[in-house]
Amino acid sequence: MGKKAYEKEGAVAAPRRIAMTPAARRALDAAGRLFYERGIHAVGVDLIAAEAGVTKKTLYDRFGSKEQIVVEYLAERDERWRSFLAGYLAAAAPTPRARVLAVFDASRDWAADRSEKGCAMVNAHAEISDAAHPAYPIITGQKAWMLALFTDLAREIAPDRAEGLARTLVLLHEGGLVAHGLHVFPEALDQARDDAERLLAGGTELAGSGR
Amino acid sequence: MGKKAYEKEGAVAAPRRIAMTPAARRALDAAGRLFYERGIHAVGVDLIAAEAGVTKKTLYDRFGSKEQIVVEYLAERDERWRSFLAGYLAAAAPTPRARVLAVFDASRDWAADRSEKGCAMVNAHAEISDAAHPAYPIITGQKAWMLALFTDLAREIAPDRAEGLARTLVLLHEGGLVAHGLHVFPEALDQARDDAERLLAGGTELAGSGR
DNA sequence: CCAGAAGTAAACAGATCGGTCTACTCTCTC
DNA sequence: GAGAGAGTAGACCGATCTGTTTACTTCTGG
Repeated sequence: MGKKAYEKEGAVAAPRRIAMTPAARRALDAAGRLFYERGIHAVGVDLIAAEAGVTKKTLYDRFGSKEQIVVEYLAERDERWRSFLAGYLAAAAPTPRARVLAVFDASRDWAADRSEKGCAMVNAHAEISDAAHPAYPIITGQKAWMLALFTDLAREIAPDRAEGLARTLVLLHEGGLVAHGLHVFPEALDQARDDAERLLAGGTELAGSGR
Repeated sequence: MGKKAYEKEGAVAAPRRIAMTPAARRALDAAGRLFYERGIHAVGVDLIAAEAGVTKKTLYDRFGSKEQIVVEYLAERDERWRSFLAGYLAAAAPTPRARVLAVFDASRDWAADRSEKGCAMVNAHAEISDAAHPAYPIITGQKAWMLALFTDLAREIAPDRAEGLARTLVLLHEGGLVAHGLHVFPEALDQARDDAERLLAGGTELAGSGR
């Protein structure tokens, strides 16, 4: 059996296409914040430059196009999430159940201060129609990777029904992110974590203690 | 006790602000399709006019602004979803369990040919940052209404843990829509429905038969 | 028969979009 | 000390954006 998904190396394709000079760093930070908060199409390159304290020429010298800034934004966010998650997985008890719950813990903490508007990949997908867009594989890649991660963990818990278990975990996880981002109810990711815990406990009823 | 959420009258505020002349109808249909497929900010009024076979003057005579077209698009989609869902609820066996599953059935059928890119409200939310935007209450209103619907049904199933049960159902439902829209795995809403079924069956393990 | 509503066709306006370009400065490093 | 790389400042380009306007047509109800 090969490596686990979460042990494999990070994101999609090339590690870093852009020379991250200080100005490029500030620009990408500003772009990321603006893209996430206001949406990709709603943010112009002039605004990014102004917010970053950088000229448009520098922007285009470093990134070449707005599309490339978008790609870097999503690729970097993807990398950071995987790295953030890896820390939680490493710190968790070495049982598959604890590791599954560590994913939900990571999401809760990540969402609390970096994902107030829901999943950046889901939100970007809403604005990117063309499957040929260079950012597309980053978006779908992260979701596929999360499913693979849950599947690996589920296989250690119940090999005979790993796929179904993993898919249920994906539903709870994505549902938690949406409910969090749209403020459907408070602490949605705690709810998702508790549901996952009851799910893994098995036998007992799933939605036991009304949170 | 008052009426059930799904028995209450439809959407938010005024029933219809716009005189739906034939040209306005074509325009709103075209706008809805384009907004959903390509994103709101990516679609200009010239494109809407061209696709609808309508002049820009007519667009502005009827709707007054692009923002208002967006509002009408979301309000109408919300109304149609609630009406679509009401049909499934009316056709379902009069037990709360059957009604919950009817919601997932409705979502599966709705998503199959009208929601290939996920929930329109979630996608619109990704593009609308300002909570003061007139479309905002439509988006959050639909999510709150769905939670209320699940809560009403959950109360008939298990009054002592209705809130937790309803929230779990929301997670599965929203998760199913996201997984469907991003093609995380096939037939995500069937998975969500089956998970809901196992959840309502209680006692047994949730992710039993790996779908 | 005619008034008004609904529509077409197309030019127009000002702002903003993504992107380019020139000219100059600063700071390293060989 | 010369050249290269990274940066600022800001003008500029054509395209596109939302929105407006003028002039004319077509249909319908009293």
